[in-house]
Amino acid sequence: MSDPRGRHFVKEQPVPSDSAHHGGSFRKYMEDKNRKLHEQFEQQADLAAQSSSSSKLFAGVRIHVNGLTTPTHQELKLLMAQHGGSFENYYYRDQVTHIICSNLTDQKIKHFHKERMPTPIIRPEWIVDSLKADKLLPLREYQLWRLRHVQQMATPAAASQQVVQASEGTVALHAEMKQAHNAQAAGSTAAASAAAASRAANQAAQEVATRARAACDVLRGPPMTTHNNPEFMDTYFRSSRLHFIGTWKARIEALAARMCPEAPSPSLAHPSHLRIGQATASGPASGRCIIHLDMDCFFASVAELTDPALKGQPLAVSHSNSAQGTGEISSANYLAREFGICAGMCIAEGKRRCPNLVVMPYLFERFEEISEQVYRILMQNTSAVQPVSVDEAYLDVTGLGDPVGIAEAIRSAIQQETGCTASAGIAANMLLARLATKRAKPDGVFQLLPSQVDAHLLALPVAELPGVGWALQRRLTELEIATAADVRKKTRGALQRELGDKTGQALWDAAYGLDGRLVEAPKPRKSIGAEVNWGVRFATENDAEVFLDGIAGEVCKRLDAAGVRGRALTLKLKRRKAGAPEPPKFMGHGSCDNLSRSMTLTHFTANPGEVAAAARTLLRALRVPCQEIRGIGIAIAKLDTETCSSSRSSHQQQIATATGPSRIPYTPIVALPPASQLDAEVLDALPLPLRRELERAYGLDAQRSPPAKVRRGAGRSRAAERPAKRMRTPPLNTRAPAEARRPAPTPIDPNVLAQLPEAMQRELLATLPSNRLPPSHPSHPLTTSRDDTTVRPDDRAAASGASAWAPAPGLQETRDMCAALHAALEAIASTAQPRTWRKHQGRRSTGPDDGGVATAVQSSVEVEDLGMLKVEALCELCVQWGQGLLVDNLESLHFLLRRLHQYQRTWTQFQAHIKAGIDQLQKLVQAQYGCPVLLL
DNA sequence: ATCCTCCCCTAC
DNA sequence: TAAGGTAGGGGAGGAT
Ligand SMILES: Nc1ccn([C@H]2C[C@H](O)[C@@H](COP(=O)(O)OP(=O)(O)OP(=O)(O)O)O2)c(=O)n1
Ligand SMILES: [Mg+2]
Ligand SMILES: [Mg+2]
Repeated sequence: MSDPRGRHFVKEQPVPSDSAHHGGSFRKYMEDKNRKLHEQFEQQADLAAQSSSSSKLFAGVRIHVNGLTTPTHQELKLLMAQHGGSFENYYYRDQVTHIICSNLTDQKIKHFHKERMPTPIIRPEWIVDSLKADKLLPLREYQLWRLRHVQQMATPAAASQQVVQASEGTVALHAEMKQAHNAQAAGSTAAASAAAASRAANQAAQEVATRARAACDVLRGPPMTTHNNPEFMDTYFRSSRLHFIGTWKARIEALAARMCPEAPSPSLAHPSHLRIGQATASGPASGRCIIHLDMDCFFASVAELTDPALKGQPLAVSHSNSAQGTGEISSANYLAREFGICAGMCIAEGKRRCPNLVVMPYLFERFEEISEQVYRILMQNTSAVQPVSVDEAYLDVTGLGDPVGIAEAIRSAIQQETGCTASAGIAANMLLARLATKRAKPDGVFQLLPSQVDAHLLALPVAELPGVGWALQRRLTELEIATAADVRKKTRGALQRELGDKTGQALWDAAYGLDGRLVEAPKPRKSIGAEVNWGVRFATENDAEVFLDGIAGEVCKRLDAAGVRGRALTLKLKRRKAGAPEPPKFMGHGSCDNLSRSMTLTHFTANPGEVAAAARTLLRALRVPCQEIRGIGIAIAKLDTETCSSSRSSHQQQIATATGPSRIPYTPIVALPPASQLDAEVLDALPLPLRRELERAYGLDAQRSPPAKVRRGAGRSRAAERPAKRMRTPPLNTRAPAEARRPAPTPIDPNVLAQLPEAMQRELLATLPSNRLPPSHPSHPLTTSRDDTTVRPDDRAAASGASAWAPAPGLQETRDMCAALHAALEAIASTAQPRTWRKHQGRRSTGPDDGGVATAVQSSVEVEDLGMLKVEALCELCVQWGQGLLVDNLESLHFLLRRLHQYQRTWTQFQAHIKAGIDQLQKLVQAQYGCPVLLL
């Protein structure tokens, strides 16, 4: 029952059989339990059906009730049964449409809403009121919480205190607010006048905020940004707070370079120790003195500086100020937090909790300036500064004197120079310092002395430990691990078995307060990327590709700025989950599957044309209908992190001249050595990783193939979105009609065809699309797949009929063609075992029916030669096939070439012939696209 | 064993 | 209206 993996299966309707060996018992338990519950439900439904009050009002609604509610759990269940809805006793996030809940503790919030697409948490009144109104009322008024990025409470005590009686609605909130504002007011008249003053002060603050937002609006152009607006990406990034904090590190690097080198350095306690990652008491990280410093409610504090009228008001930073807005709150000041407001909450919820909330816009320049000031101060105090984020850093002050004194001096300087407060945690390692900062906030210092460490840790909920987010917390809950003390009850090995090697180790270390990391300057980035997952709605494939080009340009700009190039490219895509509705969050991505595909290029690049072209290839390979795309991005890795100051300028030119989409071939990896010039033996001698990498570089999706297994750690199977089975030894086509056998005049060289054994002819003809059959040839209905294992289960375009992305014409046929070729080669190889291999180097099947074939026939007395002749003929067929694909179906062409290449290596005795075919095709590709397809 | 890809998770 | 980015760590499972 306690198997944590079991939960991964509860939402998978068809459970693959191979999952039975793990998680089985838990799953079975859940299934039984739920079956019972549903039987119970059915009975109630039957009862309800007999009563007069039944309806279908809640059809499609599936609720899960959490905690005590009015009406009760049981009553709600009955109401659901009576009115067409359904009820889950357990929370399955894929199935439950509404969580019903009256009281929200932060623990609950955390429990439910570290999800990617949270299920709305609704007060039970929604059900009652909807029934009264006899229609489903909008959730908005009843929503408790709907967002991610939940702020953790500073201490366990605070967490348990922080209970919001949400069902009392704004009445309770007004009461709280009064309490906060009029704490000292004693008599009733005094209270009344204090309340009036408070209202006036808030009014003034609201006006200031309104002006600030208006000033900020100047930035936004009148065209409401959506796709096809070429400005969209830039506008979006300029407005995105996550972009701002996400790109901040790249910006600070430059700052660090031009900053004061004359700072005291911490003493090296154990300079001889060079081991890293050792969490032992004697490691290099032991005996250190670390300060972790973090600005208090950073964005909110900075915004608050704008005007003195904002002081003392509950304030949040967000784009939206509407009482029904779905915009997220980025940061809330500590006064606002008293109302339960925190980062990640949507503005509507914030306003509901605190109607007087003052909402300030993002002041990115100010954030940046103040961050820079703060870092200046930090770097004057110690040379060992490790930036964490725009408002946060670690300092190593070992041997530099009283750490509390240093921390206070820094805090005081920050306060003085910026007007914002910071808090600092002090401890012997980074982990503990960070935990101490939480205790210190707001505007304080907290030193976690070694003697206090255990006491501090033991009661700490695991979610407070860095690295424990929503997912891990859930897994731990299932292991009945709630606190660090619980973690300590497990052995390290047990945790590693349950959670993985590193994760288990890290959790175990954290529970004991161990952390071997050293305060270090940031290392150069290992990847550089850009993505947009908001406002992404495409009407045409071309729109998507044009937008992707824009992202490619952006990524290259960043590569350039970093002075690096890269040779691995990953395309990231968000695809709307099947059936997912338009999300409540305006222009949000809603519920999505995340897909990615990567390729390794042969050379380093920061060229927008190349990046865009490769990205387009991957986009096509992912085969997501453009209407389903909700987010898209490119990341470049395998960075060239050396000199590379050369060739930078030439690149600038290329940005300017990067052409429109239609001019970019889909696989324009230029400057590749043509495969025809490569010596196969040399290539065979290449290190396998390199060879494989090169192969993959052009490997399209077609032959990749995870098995249809459910991944242990993943919520769902990847097999659901990709072909189920690898076509290794392809099945022979056994359904060719007898007539297909007849050789006939055909676009395919009939002489070549005639050379083939009858069975082979049948195979090949059966796989030809009708337009390649001889004119008189009856068309074959079987060119579509009969091999179920190669049918893409996610060919949603085909399945749903919403088909802008119909399956690439000819890909399946090309697969079948290769399958037949494979079978033929295998057959030939088995009958014609070459004893003494005679090279046919000079021979090329350059023309449809040149003398080569006849000559070969004449002179062929040896078995091998006969085999070679057949192979030659097959290769010729392949070239013709490839020609047909050349113009309009590069993906299939790639597939073909890759296969040919693969066969060339599989049957070295056919190498020369197959290579000749490949060369011929490559020449044609070269002629049309300026570069060959990369093989190998 | 070790690498690689395609994820997921976490933090700000 | 609203701007759900970015980078690294790590795990599973296949390929080599
Ligand atoms: N979900 C989040 C978390 C943070 N931020 C931004 C706004 C914050 O001001 C800044 C710093 O993040 P912190 O986690 O340090 O949060 P605060 O500084 O706002 O509050 P605290 O006093 O708890 O540090 O990053 C954000 O936009 N969205
Ligand atoms: Mg902060
Ligand atoms: Mg911070």
